[in-house]
Formats: sequence, structure tokens, C-alpha cells
Amino acid sequence: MKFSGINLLDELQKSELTDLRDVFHSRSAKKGAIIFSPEQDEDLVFIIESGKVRIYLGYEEKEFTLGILEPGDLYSSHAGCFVQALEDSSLLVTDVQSVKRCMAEVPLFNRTMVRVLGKILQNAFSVIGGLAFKDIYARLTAYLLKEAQESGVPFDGGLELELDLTIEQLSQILGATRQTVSTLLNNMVREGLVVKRGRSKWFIPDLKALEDVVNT
Amino acid sequence: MKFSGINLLDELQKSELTDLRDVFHSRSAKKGAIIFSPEQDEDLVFIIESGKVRIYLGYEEKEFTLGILEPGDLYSSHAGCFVQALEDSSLLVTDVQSVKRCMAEVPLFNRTMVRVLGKILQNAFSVIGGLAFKDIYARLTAYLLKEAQESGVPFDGGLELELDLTIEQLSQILGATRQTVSTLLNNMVREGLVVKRGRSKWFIPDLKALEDVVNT
DNA sequence: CATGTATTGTCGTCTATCCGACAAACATAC
DNA sequence: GTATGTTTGTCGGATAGACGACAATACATG
Repeated sequence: MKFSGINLLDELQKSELTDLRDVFHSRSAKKGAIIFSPEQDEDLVFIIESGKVRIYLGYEEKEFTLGILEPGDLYSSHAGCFVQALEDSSLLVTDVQSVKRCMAEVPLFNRTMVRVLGKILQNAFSVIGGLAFKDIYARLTAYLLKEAQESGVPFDGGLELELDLTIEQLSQILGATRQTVSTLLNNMVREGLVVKRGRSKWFIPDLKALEDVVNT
Repeated sequence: MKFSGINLLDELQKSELTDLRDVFHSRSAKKGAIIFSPEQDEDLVFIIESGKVRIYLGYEEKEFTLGILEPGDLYSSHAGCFVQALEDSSLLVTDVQSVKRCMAEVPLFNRTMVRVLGKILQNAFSVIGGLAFKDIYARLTAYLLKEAQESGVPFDGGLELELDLTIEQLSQILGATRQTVSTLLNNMVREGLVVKRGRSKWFIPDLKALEDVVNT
């Protein structure tokens, strides 16, 4: 899933933004490391250069994943979230001051910034809608459907889907317990909605059927 | 509650923004009227001039209130939300095209835009945190505490609080049913945490006690 | 191959919250 | 005053989903 819908790495390639590239410095993080946390109050903006990074809220023992960033995604460290590397990753980081300067000088950056914030906001609203209105089964099927549509690979009339998430991680995205998600997924298998293909690989034999379940 | 934390009406008074004022046109709405809804896809940006306006998500019969805007607040109509006038209100409206032009020409507007979006986003995250991690009682007490701190009037060692919400409306902010909120509120009354003072008016005899409940 | 660790499936118990129903209280209009 | 609508309080039943516990896998690593 492209979290913001806009690939900033591509944007940075554009010739207008040569000077912009220079304000970023690179920073790398090992798999599992927590890159930013809500306490530290440096205001930083960063772009994922490589790897995979998880944005999440934490409260006592519980965690809720807001999204997973991939190369080209932009985010800010001052939104009160944790940022954790899911794989060895490298980020392009800069401080908000520089960003402000850029916004004044480079109009394109500006519009991009607003666009990205808008996308993130829309995503946040849809998360709220899910939590407020839908039960876990509905959130699960909707999530699978979206992932399948965005990154499923056609195979034998159906779709193959590589989620690359443990059940535990999936449950943190859905806002549920590991146990509940595990049980619901297995119910879906029994009903033939999905077929298990090994470590976090799934096959959806009939996308229509899944759509029908989601739209009810 | 100031939804975005920034009063755009004040900002518009600033001399730098004279031309900006001209791109907005006024629009009024009667109490209860739905001003924008998610289907209509005009991309508009608006500022509350007078009155009170509710931003909410809707799904089937249910509604979840994201926030209530007051004069000076800015919002955008393309975020997939309903916008409803809680009282007779008037808005300053403009389309996104004009906003983009302004962003290029007036740097101040730009920064303000990003700042407002940031605030809204932070609010959205705290809503998600509430829904994901806390039960309704915790959300209720936290809400009352925040309102008391922001707009409570000192009285006789405690705070008087005019919420101006029916229980039903309050329950839509908290993401719960009317009945549950009603019961929990009356429990709080019995425990002496709050005292009822008539139609949506409350008295908090001991703010510390309320804080203690919230921080556990 | 053996051993340790991480991931998954499943079951029973427990509780917060929803939902429908209804009456009481209150406000508003006639 | 009475009548009518709106807002509230409360109760009992139903249930989704949390939680703890444990066994069964699968996976990695020496």
C-alpha cells in the first residue's frame, strides 16, 4: 500500500527540485529499530528511501498500526506516532525549518506537501470510520479486498496475495487481538473465501465473492 | 473547542492578506441543514464566519462526530465528511483552485494551510487512539476533562461547564450509544465526580479528582 | 538433525457495550 | 391548562470480542 499515494522520490528527481534534494540527509535503521517516538520533540520530515517502515500509536502494552510506509512515502515525526523499521531501511531526513524555507521557495513542494497531508488525513478518516462503524470481520475483509485490488497477482482465475504480515501485525492494523483475527481468517478459509498458501501468502479464488461479503 | 487551534478570521485581518479575502464568498446555512456531504465532489475550502458547524462521518444509521467548528476554524469539503450547521451559521467558501493560486502567491497562507492540516491530523490521531485503546468511560472522562480545562468557568472552588450538547450528540462524539453514555454519566454523578446543573450544564466540584480518574 | 524460538490455532470464560423497550421528565406550542 | 414532541434514565437480554492458557506448527540455526 502506498500510504500517501504520492511517490516523493520521483518528485525529487524533477529538475525543479535540485536544491531541495540537498536539504535532506540520509539516515539508516536496522530491522525492528524504533526510529522516532512521540516523546522526542524534534520536528522532522522524512522520506523513505528504501526498506519498510511502520507508523503506529502505542498505549501501554497495545499498539495500533496506522500505516506502513514504502520507498517514496513522506511522513513527519511530530504527529505523536512511533516510527519503526520493519526491515533494514534508509530514510531521507530533514528538519521542519528547512521544509518551511523550501515551501516558500519551491511552490511545487508546497502543493505536494498539502497533497500528502490530505492523503494521510483521508486515510486517518477511513480508519476512524472503520473503528467506529464496522466490526472486526468487516474490517478484515475490507482490508484483504483492498490489498488484493492494489497488489494481488492474477493467477488461475483468482488473485495471489503476498501480505508480508504476521497475524499479530495484521491484528494491530485492524485494531483487534491476534486470536480474534486468527479465528476469523480460518472461518474465511472454511467458507472458501480465501485459501492459505503458506507464510502470509494467500489465494483469493473469487474476488467477486469477497466483494460481495464486503458490500453487505 | 477550537478544532484546528488557529483562528483564520484573525489571520485574514492581517494586511498581507487583503487579496485573499476577496476569493472567498459568503454562504449561510440554517440550523440543522447539511452543508456538504461526501458524494458531491466539489473541492471547497471554507472558514466558519459565525455559528457552529459539525464535521461527521456517517454510515448507514450511525454517525460519528469528528469535531465541532467555531468561528475562525478552517476546513475542506473533500475529506469525505458530512458538514452540518448546528446553529444558523455563515461560512466563507472558496474552491481549491483559488486556494492553490493563493498558496503560490501568499506564503503565509501556505504555512497556515499546512499548520491547520497538521492540527486536524493530530486530532484525528488522538481520536483513533481513543477508539483503539480506551473504553467509553475513559473517553468520556477524558472528554469532560479537556472541555473543563479549555472552557470551564471557575465557580466556588470547582468549574462550571456548559457543553451545549444533548446526550445523543455527546455519544456521537465518543463513538458510543446514547444509553451507555447516559448510564456512565449518571454513575459519575453518583460518585460525585460531576454535578448536574440542568440542560447540558455541569459542575465539576473537584478537577483533581477528575484528572485522577483520567490518569489511571 | 536437533533444538530453541516465533508463529499460529483453538477453547472456555468474562465483560463491556449494544439493542429494544418503556416510562419519566422536560420543553414547546396551542 | 392540555397536548405533543424531545430528551433523558433504566432495565434485561444478547453478543462481539478481549483475555489467558496451552498445544501444534513452522522456521532458523548451529
